[in-house]
Amino acid sequence: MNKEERLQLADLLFPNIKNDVSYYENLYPKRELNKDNMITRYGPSPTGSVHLGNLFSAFCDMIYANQSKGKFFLRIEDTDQKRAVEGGIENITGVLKGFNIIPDEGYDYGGDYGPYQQSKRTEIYQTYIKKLIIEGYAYPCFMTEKEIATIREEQELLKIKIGIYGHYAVDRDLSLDEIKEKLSNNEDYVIRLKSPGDASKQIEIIDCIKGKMKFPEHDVDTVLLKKDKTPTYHFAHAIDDHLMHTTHVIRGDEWVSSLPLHIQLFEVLGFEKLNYAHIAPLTIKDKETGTIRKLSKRKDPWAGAKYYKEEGIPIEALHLYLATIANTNFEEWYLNNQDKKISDFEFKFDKQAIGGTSFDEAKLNNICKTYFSRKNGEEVYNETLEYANSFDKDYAILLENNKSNMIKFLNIEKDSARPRKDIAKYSDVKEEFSYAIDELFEKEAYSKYDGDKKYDTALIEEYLKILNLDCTNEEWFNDVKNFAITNGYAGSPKDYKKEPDKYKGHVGDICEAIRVIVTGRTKSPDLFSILKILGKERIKDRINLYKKIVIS
RNA sequence: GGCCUGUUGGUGAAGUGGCUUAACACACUGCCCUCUCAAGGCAGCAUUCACGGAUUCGAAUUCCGUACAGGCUACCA
Repeated sequence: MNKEERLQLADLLFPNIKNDVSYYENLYPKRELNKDNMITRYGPSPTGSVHLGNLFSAFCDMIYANQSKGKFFLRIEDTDQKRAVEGGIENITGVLKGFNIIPDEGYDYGGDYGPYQQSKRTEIYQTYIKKLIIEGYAYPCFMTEKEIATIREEQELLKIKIGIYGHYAVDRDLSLDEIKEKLSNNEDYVIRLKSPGDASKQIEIIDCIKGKMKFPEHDVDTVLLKKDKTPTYHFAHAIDDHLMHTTHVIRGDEWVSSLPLHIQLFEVLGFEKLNYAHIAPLTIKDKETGTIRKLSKRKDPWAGAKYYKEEGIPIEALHLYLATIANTNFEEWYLNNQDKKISDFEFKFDKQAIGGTSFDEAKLNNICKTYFSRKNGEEVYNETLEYANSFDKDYAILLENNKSNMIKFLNIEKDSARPRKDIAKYSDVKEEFSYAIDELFEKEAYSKYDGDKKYDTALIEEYLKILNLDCTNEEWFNDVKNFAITNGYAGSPKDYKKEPDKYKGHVGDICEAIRVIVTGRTKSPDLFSILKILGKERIKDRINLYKKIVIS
């Protein structure tokens, strides 16, 4: 076909497209940037619930754009209607907001390079396809599924590369008349790339994260426009990221093998090349098989974004975890710069993991605990209340009714240089501080106690008489010691160990009795602080409760 | 089958030819502190970097081969 015929063909195929490519080139002018500004994008498909890996990828887009004072935009990649899920787009935007990953522009956020939804860009794609047809880089292909399957079988048998290329691309050189005839027969067709590549040649591609990679040149006539005239991922990527002026394509590493195709598309379309950064997948060691595999929403609860909200994992803590897996040196930096923010750290692509990154629940847990340990009682209270309002309404009511006391409990040992680390998520607060709220404590009814002792309530009632809450921790403990000694207990565990036969027990045993009666468990934060907040009356109530439930 | 990529301890990993008797963190174990727990302090935790070979005075670091793992090989993204 000569140029004249190709022009005719293009008009025949896309009579609806009147604009020239230059129309869009002018409509979406280059962004005004300096050379450091990174334009990144997150391009989710609305096909279901959001995976942690998606969140991670969006998180990376955000940090690199923010730290370079560039832009991070959101583009909905919904070219496949078959896989679309109802409410899928709202789900994505909701999850991003919920996790505080906020794009600068894009779907729902506005911007000059829209529409930011691929299903609304059909004309744009067709305009560029028309250009490719005219220039001889694309052609209609009328092969049926069956024909393609047959070729595939043959290629599998011959153990050669699978696909439509070389002599398998039978419609590559159809004449205009042949095409016209098929068209008049209403035969279905797709538009394929007429690949100019030569697979015997090697190309070298530099990925920001993976470094140098060598590939054979791309020579497959990949589908660019599907039967329904919508673009495939590859074509949409080339057009959109060019027109939206993305500078860095940050995406999952399942795309690296498409790199030769993408590079070729940019060449054929005459687009300026951009940078790619392929991030390693989130993996986990399968407990059953012992092999490493990708995090799976079906098998691993923490693979789904939802999980973090439902469990009550603080978003900031999750961000901290994502940052530690994004850049391997972040963790150490943060350890030495505890007062700084994530955005103060300089993320670099070459500090990003190349192979798979194993999801480490224990580490996330530790980060969460540290997060909570650094928040004061009021902050923990407010955040927990917010969580409970969404996921545990009954508890939210209890929290509101016990606000001042609850904050006091949450503040225990907070002013020390070594704050406690016993909470890892909002849902832990209810469990850990059940003794703070009478209704909850009564309902719990000493079920958290795991020993088999029955404590001497008469002794503790006796103790209550001498209990003075208006003193320092030290003075209080001296009182307990004296009380222990006058009742035949040793004043310290050391004394007891020396002559165990001489005593009924030691101060620790007295404290244990008080602790269990008052908190329902053998382990708790500072006992005196708890007693002080509770006050004598409630302590008395608890002794009675203990008698009623455990003794009788 | 073809094409890519990866493989350092229980985990995340540092490491880019001698400064590594392999950093740091998490986890785990022991001890100390101590009214319990948490926190904290101290100590322990890979004689070795998947395996085999090559280059080199010298390799976790370079090269080749093998094994294993992951990805792609769709008119899905």
